Amino acid sequence: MVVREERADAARNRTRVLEAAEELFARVDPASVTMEDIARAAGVGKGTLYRRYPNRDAVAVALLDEHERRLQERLLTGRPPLGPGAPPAARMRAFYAAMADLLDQHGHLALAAETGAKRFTTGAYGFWRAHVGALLDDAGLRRQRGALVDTLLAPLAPEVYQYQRRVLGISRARIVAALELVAEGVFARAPEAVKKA
Amino acid sequence: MVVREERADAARNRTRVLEAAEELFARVDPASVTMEDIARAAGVGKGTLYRRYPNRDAVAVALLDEHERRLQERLLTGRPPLGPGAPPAARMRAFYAAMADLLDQHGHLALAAETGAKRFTTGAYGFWRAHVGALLDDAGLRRQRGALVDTLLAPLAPEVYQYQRRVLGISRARIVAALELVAEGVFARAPEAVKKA
DNA sequence: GAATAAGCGGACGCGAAGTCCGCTTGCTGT
DNA sequence: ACAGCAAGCGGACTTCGCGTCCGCTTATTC
Repeated sequence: MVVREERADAARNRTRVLEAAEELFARVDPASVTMEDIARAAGVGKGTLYRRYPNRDAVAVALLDEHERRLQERLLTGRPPLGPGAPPAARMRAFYAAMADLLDQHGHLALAAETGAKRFTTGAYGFWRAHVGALLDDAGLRRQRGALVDTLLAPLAPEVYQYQRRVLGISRARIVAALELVAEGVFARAPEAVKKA
Repeated sequence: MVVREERADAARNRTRVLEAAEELFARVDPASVTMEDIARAAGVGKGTLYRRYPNRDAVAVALLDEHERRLQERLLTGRPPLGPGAPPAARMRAFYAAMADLLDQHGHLALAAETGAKRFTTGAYGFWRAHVGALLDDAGLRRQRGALVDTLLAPLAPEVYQYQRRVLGISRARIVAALELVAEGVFARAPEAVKKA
């Protein structure tokens, strides 16, 4: 074959690294995990680890990617209210709930991959941005579309969600309820949201 | 005197450090500034710097503190709509506008002091939390008070604001307009906001 | 102007990042 | 089967920032 496949030992090491990293991020503070930690836990050398992943964030992104893709799929082609078909306000509420699920289940990965300003460059932020922007358009909320998108996405920052859950001890349900209240409030101000159908 | 005053050389070095740090944070990427950089720029040794500030964040916090205190004063005893007297929705809008001012003028310090999860422990987050909580109480929005506070504060994270301003190029006015739209939307859902006067 | 201790500052140890290169090993063609 | 090859491996090494430690300096007091 012209295009070389991945060598067997390389594939074995890839899964070793990902499994070890997933376990590490879940067990200890994700921010304190070093590349050496991951290499040691995976039983590979540092050079091997760096060959595929330039830094710790990239490892976490690789792990998170799969889960984020699945949600993206549901947003694009899934059933309402998450997928197309429902009114924008309802879709926004469903999106918030789904993101809260993601953060609940994979918060340790999100903290390792998308903390601080990295959130905007790394990972799926662009996709979430486009999705919420489209919902605002559907609702006729053109006026502050640009800034409003990021404002609505801000509470989904991993550190905000984890602070509410872990430090303040607020339940997932209550956080979602607060997010939905914001969604309702904003989308209720749409001039002609009812014009839809 | 029993209580020793600060020695003259110590006072001199304190101002040297603060002035040099302010200039550094403004000129280069705040995240890349090291303690050695600050010490060198201030013309003092590392030991001297560490004597007063345990890390880079503490230096930025010291610089930011003064500005934040001034805003806190205005929130507590200033004139409406920022201070007491105006309806909670109006006060919330004024608070958003004032925080946007703060982030516009001292964003470089905020980025150095309150990035990521540090935002919740360092600095004035507790104060902002109490203030917004009180506004929600005034508006009769008791239901999701706990989670709603952090949700409403999330878009004021320094990295979010800077992303909107610098990367997306959105004007301060447009960001404030989006924030105000959120404030209006949420406070309009108050069951008995009118009961106030 | 001597005594005192607060303050100074740079050398140093530590640990993580990231690179480099000689060795190993899986794969291919004969 | 096995020889040749390059993809892949891994750990030693360099660099860099953090934070500490301790002998020296100097402001202050009497």
